[in-house]
Amino acid sequence: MPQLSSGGGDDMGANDEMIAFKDEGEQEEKIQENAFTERDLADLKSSLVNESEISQSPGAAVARRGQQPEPRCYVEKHREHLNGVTKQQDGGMYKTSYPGYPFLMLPDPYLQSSSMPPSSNKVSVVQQSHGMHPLSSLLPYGPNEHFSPSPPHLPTDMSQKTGVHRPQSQDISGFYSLPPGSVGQISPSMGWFPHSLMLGPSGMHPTGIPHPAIVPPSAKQEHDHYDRGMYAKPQGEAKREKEPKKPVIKKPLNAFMLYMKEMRAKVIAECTLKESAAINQILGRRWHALTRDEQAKYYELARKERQLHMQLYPSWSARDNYEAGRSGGAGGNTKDWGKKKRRKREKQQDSNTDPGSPKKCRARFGLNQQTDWCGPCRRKKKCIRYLQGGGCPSPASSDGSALDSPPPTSAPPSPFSSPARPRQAPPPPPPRSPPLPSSPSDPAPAHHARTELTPAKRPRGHTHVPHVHTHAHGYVHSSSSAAIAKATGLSLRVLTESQI
DNA sequence: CGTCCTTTGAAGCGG
DNA sequence: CCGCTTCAAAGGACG
Repeated sequence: MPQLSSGGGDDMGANDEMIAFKDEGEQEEKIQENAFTERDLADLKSSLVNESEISQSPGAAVARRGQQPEPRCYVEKHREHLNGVTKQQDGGMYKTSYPGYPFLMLPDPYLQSSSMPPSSNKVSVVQQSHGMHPLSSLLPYGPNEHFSPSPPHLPTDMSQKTGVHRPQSQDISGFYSLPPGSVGQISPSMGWFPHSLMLGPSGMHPTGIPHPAIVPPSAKQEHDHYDRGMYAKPQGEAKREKEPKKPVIKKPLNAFMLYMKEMRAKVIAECTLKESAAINQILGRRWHALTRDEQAKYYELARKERQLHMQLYPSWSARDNYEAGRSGGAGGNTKDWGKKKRRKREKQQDSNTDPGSPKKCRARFGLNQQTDWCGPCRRKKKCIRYLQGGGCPSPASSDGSALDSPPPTSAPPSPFSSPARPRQAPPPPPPRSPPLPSSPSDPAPAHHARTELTPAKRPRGHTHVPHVHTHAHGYVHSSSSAAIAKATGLSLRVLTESQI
């Protein structure tokens, strides 16, 4: 995680942040919701606890809260969302056309069994959408839906709104453009898809609908958000579609990315900021301000997304995209889709030879089940399981149930265990379940270093973010700094000081 | 027009 | 096993 190794000092920022948040205006609106929220939250927590920390100390989550000053505002805010969702379940969640994110729900056993107890409808990541949030779209598990393989009303809503009927598994396969062969792996149950979005405007046929993650090579990825276009190439690029090149499959979004997608609009609205960099800083802070439970929701969504992605593109590897960027001629006119910003340093490009060398074990089994991982995965190398013919263990049994999700007991949803929040929350002594699994957090540390480097690394001359201590205070001293401060809850005073 | 910036997390590679 | 790098989204800003 973000936690800085030694940056403990920065961590303090967490507290600051929280406090700061309180000050700022956002809370006003939320206040009214307080009453509600407390209760909700409690429920939420309990449900989460049940699901994920079942054998664990139930109080863990609570404990965390207690220790850490809670970023009330945010929390409340979220609750607000939650409430909203529950309130308007029928309409709210699906009503808006989400930009995209055609998320499918995996019938993950884990999820089904543990993730949302029927009674805990509060946990929904989905937030209301005033505008739209992508997330909601992916939430298969709506507040009330709880991931049932075939939620009774969900489809209904969808169909009403979108006029689309619940997609069948085939649709999905079509939608995702599964590789021949891989289709079979998808379990039938996966078939429902909460989303209509994709069907949307473009009116693509079921079969023609691309997975959001797929981007045509020619499309400019950066601007084509897969989101709006649904991960896939957007709108009008139909022409480009015809290009023979195989579509680029994008990485599944991680928890934070999902969160960003969801909250971005909100932040923009509140702060009137437009720069993504600034917005992202705010979002990063807010992210840290979220409670574990709240983050857990996103982690879980991310996990599902990964699973789905994995099922859909078993042979895909994140590495594929690395190459995509550089193989084409890094940056040249081969803009194709992805070259994205090439970081200097071209090292290995040779790797392009291995088309399919997915990781998988980690995602599939989770950290707590490393014993199931293949050797290379344990060493953080490419997964050989898939290479070997897909014998992935449980992969795609047709039910899907087998898929990764370890039973609740063993495979707690990743998030919880997360180490994830080392950064700000020292407080939250992660009560997590012992074995925790695929926690989101494991990998984390890496970017600390990176973060630090960042400022130094490309001082691009312009004003932007001189040196951002992202954590606690440093803020961008750009025109938007005030807005950021506001958004994040920092007072100008603080801001000023830090900038100095 | 292309890339940077900025965030966290996931994945992968090299040492 | 650890550290580092890249990519994912996004959209204004910069060169």
